[in-house]
Amino acid sequence: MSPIAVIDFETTGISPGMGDRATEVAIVMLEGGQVVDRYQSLMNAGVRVNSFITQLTGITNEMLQAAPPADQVMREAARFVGGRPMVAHNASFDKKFWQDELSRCGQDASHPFACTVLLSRRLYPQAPNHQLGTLAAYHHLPSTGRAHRALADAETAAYLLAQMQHDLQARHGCGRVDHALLMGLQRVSRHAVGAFLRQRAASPVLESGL
DNA sequence: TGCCAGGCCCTCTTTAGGGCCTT
Repeated sequence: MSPIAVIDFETTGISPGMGDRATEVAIVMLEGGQVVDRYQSLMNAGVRVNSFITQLTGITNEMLQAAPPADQVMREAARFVGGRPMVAHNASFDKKFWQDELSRCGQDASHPFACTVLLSRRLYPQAPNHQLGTLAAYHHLPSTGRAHRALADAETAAYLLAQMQHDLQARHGCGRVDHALLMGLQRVSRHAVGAFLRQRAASPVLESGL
């Protein structure tokens, strides 16, 4: 199965449109249910983090001052991802920062994003909630380190995605759980999930996205 | 002057409102 790039950003806030910038990025490659490669770096975008962000993430202004420039890090990140499809937990958030940071250094950011929050809402409606930490505990995912650091959260999201791929195959009979299937699943309404999965299980040709 | 994300989803809905999820 083709690799999928699972990404997580730490940032100064929630909106690049309001001037927020990325402070750390991590990307893990998931292939065949296994993490096969990793990229992680703090980045110096010339901005400061407030005490709330430092308390949440453990990332300090001293750490950012010593970090490589943001444009250098983002070029490396883009090279690492290449043309692979991407996944993030609450992808609308990470996609905004991916596009904003890459546009600042003239890089293409047209990668398709699948979202583990949308997928979790469809596959695990019985979960207490769909926060990353809650889902990690709910599925007994491997411990990855401090939450709210980019690499730990990206690895947790990757393990969550691997769990989803496993469940789609084992419980729903989907043969090949590729990125195209994930994009299709997250687009259907909650009420249409069962019909969508039955159709995919019965039509393996469609699963390749062809 | 005051306010300031935004896409998704549910419901006491659809000419709307509010919660979730990310930092």
